[in-house]
Amino acid sequence: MRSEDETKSGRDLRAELVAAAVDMLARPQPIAVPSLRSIARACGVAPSAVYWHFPSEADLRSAVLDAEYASLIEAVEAALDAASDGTDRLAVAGDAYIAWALDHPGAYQLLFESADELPATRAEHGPRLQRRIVELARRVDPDAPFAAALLLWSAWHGVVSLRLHKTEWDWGMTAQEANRRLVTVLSVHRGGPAPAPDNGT
Amino acid sequence: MRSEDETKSGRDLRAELVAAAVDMLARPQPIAVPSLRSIARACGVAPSAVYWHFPSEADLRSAVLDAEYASLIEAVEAALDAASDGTDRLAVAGDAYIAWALDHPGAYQLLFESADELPATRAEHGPRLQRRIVELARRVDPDAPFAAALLLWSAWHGVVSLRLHKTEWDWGMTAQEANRRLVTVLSVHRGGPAPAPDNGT
DNA sequence: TGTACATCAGTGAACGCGCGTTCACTGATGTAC
DNA sequence: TGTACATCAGTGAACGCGCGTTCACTGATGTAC
Repeated sequence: MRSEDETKSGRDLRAELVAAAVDMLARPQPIAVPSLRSIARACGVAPSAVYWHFPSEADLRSAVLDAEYASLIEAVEAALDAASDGTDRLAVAGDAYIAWALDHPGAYQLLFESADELPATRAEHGPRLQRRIVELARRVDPDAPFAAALLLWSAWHGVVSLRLHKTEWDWGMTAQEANRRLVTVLSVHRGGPAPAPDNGT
Repeated sequence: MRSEDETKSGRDLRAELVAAAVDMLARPQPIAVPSLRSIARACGVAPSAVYWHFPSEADLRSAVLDAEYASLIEAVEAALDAASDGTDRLAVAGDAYIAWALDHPGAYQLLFESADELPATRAEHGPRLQRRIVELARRVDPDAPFAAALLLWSAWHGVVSLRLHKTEWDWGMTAQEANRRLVTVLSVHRGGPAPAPDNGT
């Protein structure tokens, strides 16, 4: 007889262990980030050498976050700068955002999928990033409603995030095609849910 | 004079360290999961006791993943079962999915935001989950095109995932309102991008 | 031009910690006869 | 009903590992005079 029915002995530690883990997962978790020692190793340098440049591992992590953040913003702005006048600026921004994310999986997770509580030094990052995203949206369309822009951004994030983590899945369309459909359908230009169907391709 | 210009001494270890970390973040990272020892501690039990129930920490993690996965599927199916006939089944499923995710942040990350390479034991999870998602989509609408269902799911994921990690942001609408707009606009019932505007609220 | 000294940017050993895993053990429970 | 023994489900000490951080040190470079 297996231990499938534990009613006689009372305790079912197996179930308790799983339940305890589930309990702990009620709170968001940080992503596992490269360690200070592994980074020093990659530079061929003693771990203690890091402390000449950063007061602590948290500050190094903060600098990395800064760099990734700047890289993403720059990628999107460069794409917008390079876009010719006729093109749909929203689609261009989406493509650039999506391409950067798919090219920098760990970085994208660090920016948008990590529960890291930011210490004082880098507390500015969150608001600064949101401000920048909104600036981007306004640059695309100065009259874009705030909430509509964030919803479109959420959808971009969803497309990118799922594809990063479920790489083996068949998605039925490319990320760029998904972007095109989202841009067409999630109108940033007016608050209402329905886009104008009369310019319909 | 500060160390701002390092050209004279050649090496700029600070920049090298950041670059090395950025390099490492080119690959997706796993989320930091509760440790075997912390789970045992939560159950008031010695770490070694876990090994009576799971061959290794990876198998415990796999069981936790199973439990969370089942919990999510059950939540969505229960919501669909409870829905009265007149309601939009797609909106109901979306609401349930979103509500579960917001209620189980760490679990949601584990399921959809972790780079964990699955060992043989739990290699089934990925495909099984996708199959189940598609089943859900078909249950909502048997004729739903595969790619359209996945795009809607991606958008749900985006709404939920961003809200989990940027909790302090002002989103301009609730997650449920976002769901309503996405369902209205991302038609699962036909392949085309434009929904029918004539049944408008 | 040469010597004395401060500074800068590193090394390397050591610390205490939590981790997953192992192993010999223990003690309660169940069964045989 | 009582004893002998196997099994089951745990303990607790120990292992080696990687981690962030500290500290005394070193050696090259730059400057004063």
